[in-house]
Amino acid sequence: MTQRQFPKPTESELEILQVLWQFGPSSVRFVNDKLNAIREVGYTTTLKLMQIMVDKNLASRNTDSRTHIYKANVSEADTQKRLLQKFVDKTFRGSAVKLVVQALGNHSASQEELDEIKALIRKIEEQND
Amino acid sequence: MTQRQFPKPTESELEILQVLWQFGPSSVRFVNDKLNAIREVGYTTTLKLMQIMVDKNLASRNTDSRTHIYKANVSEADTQKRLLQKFVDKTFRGSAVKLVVQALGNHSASQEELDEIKALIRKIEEQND
DNA sequence: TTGTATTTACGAAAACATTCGTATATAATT
DNA sequence: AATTATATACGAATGTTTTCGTAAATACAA
Repeated sequence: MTQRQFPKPTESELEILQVLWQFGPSSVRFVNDKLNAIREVGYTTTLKLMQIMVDKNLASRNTDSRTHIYKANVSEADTQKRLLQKFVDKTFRGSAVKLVVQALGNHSASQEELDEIKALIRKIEEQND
Repeated sequence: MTQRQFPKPTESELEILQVLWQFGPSSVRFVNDKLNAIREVGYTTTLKLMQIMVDKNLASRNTDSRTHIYKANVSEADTQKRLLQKFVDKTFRGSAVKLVVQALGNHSASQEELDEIKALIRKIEEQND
């Protein structure tokens, strides 16, 4: 059930999706404030981007009150999956394992996280039998 | 020793870097042929991009002979590391483990690859002690 | 009511990335 | 030497993404 009806979000659109995923349906003001906690963005810039996202069907909005409330139309997991696929292809020539090795090597993982990965590997190995 | 003097390559530039990494210093003709094995690109388009890459210091070239030979100025591993860092931040809100889980879940890994990852995890666990 | 603040709508500029046509130079072929 | 093939240089067109100014509408406050 891959979502091919949704285009790939641009970088800025992804930033906005992160806010919508993390905090749920939000106003432009709220999203813009969150973005500005990280980097400076003008209010109308954020507004415009969110309107474009509605055009593209990446988001939808409730216009009942004057302050429109936007929500993501794409799920975080599905989007991550799609972007990851492309990223692996472009950057690691399709080798997901090379990416995993890089990721584990660079970032310090806690024991709990390592355990999580080990459990996942066991599960995959069972399936392979 | 992170390479901050090099800008982030664009998608097209990354495609070219892949060729230079995989086959070593190459002519525009060679790179263009490799790209065309995947998708149609005009010769002068590739030429222009490679000239831009020299401008940006992503590559350099030997102009001794008429056919210039280009080589990457950035290493594959360093570039992958930098792009991965950014990708994890933008797409997985910094959680490398979430990315690893997604990557292992989506792509089928062979037993050898799983063993490689397990070995890496053991190494990390040793360091953690 | 009158002014002030906040919001959306819209278009266009600015910034960035990609593509390619054309001119010119150099090498190879006949 | 003349023709053909191949290379670089360069600018400009095209496409995409991001940014923002301005106007109009709506709510709020004095």
